[in-house]
Amino acid sequence: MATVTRETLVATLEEIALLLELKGANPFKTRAYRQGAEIVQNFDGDIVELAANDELKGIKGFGAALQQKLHELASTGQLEYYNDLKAEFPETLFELFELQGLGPKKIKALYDKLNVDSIDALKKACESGSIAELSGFGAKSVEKILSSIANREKFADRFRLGDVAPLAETLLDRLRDHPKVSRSAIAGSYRRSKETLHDLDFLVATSEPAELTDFFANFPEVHEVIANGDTKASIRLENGLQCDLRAVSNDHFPFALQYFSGSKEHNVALRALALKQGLSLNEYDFTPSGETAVPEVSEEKDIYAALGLQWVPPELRENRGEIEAADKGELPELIELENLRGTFHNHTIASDGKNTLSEMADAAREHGLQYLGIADHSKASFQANGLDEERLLNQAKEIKSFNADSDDFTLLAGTEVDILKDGSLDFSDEILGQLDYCVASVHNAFTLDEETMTKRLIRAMENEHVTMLGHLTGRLLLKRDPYQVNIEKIIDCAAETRTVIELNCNPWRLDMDWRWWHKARDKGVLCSINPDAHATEQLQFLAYGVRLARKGWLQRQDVVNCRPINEILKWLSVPKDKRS
DNA sequence: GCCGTTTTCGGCCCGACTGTTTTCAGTCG
Repeated sequence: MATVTRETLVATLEEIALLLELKGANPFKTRAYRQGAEIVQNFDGDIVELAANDELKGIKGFGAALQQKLHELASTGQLEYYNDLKAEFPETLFELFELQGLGPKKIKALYDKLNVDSIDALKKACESGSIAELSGFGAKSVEKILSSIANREKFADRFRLGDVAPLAETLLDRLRDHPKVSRSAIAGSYRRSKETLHDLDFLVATSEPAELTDFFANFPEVHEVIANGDTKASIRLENGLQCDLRAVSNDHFPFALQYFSGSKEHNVALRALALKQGLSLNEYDFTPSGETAVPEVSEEKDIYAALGLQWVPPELRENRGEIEAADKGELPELIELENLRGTFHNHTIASDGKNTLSEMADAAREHGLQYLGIADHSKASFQANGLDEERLLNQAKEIKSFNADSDDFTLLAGTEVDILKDGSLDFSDEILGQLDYCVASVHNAFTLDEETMTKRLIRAMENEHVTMLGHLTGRLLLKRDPYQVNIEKIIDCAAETRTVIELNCNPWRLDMDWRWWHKARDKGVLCSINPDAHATEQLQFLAYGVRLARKGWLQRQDVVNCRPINEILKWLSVPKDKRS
């Protein structure tokens, strides 16, 4: 039997939802499966084991039917109900759902009437003219379908946060500067600081909404206008990124901002809470259902206050306990970029960086930091010009002499030592003992199985010289999957051995993933927010790290590099197993 | 298919935009 993972469960439930839609099933039934997938995805714990042991009872959203199906799937690797459904449609039909403008109804019509069962077949049907004759379809439909097919071939579906942030801010500035705009914001997953995005959601408060949607639809970066109405427009930029604009009145702005910031799950929970209090909440207003007085709202925080909640920072709005915490007044005071005092994982020209020690130090000082840790690659990373023992110790000497001449800034002598295949390190304890600290990372043999990889990392963490673990899973967002490792066990081991876990801020990594930090923090694991900077300008990655740390519920006391230099030196001088 | 401090049955978010309609269905968020 193939290994059943969380992803298996999620994908199967989502596919069942699609299949049910194709069959024209009760839309609420479809939604139950889709929500089930969402619950599995976000579940805090080993959902696969619970399902295998038939212990899902009591989890909200899983009734008898979903419990049984998840149990069958997790325990046998097969699901009869799913297999039967799947047999009713050709495999390639699902590609069609990736096209913008095509949903279950149209796909079913194309399949039933024209036997269109793949994107290739769809393209041919468009070109032959048969689609335009189908009821519900016309010349414009054909044009749109062909454009969707072209877009799918040409553009990515998702984008990294760090790749879109500069453009996002540029477009926001342009909207903000429009004379008819009084308030503006980017909502959606960008505001929630998700590590990858599907689109950007812009929002403006204006008395002239149609003028703004036109303004937006005529941005010079526009590749195509997907829609342009009186209050809403959708464009695709030259780089393929879809951007939506909503133009609302100033009174509606706080509601629209709350609504379009999401997440969907957070909003569903919030609206349910509002209903209990006699208020219906939508993207424009509160509407009282009975005698309830309508609360005064001029800012987004007024909406939360009206429901008896603390204002929930957007990063936390994933329906992972934030509403309950806000209700009790127990939301964390999240870390801010200004709280950082230094950072540990950075490179110089000694290995594969672009700047010298002193250039990196100057740049860090300009960022308002008191200290910078230098952690160049070790010799096993020959592709990155890793340092051998002699070069490493020479660099440490150079750092010492830099510090002797500097009274307001400190460099720390470290290394990013390779964790070798068997979990041993690329430098001896004798060498590591001469450094201020050590980041240990995996840079090769990514394909070990989960158990072997987990043991490998644990062996490294058990070394007294390993201060912290670098980029835990090796993932490159939208490019390379994380390697197989049992993160739960790594967190437990980090807590036990007092090993810090890095939050690598490189926008391609953002690793360890934000979804684990809350749990790690609860177990007493410290985080280090590290830019993994290979050039001075990459110290700016710290901002992304802080955004993701906030998303992981971290406060300044959870992040070791919020501590000032004197505390850091003291902390490093204490034996690792005694550090707190 | 799920849920319940109004309900174990009857609800389940809904508004904007487009295209193909001649008053609305489908898609999207």
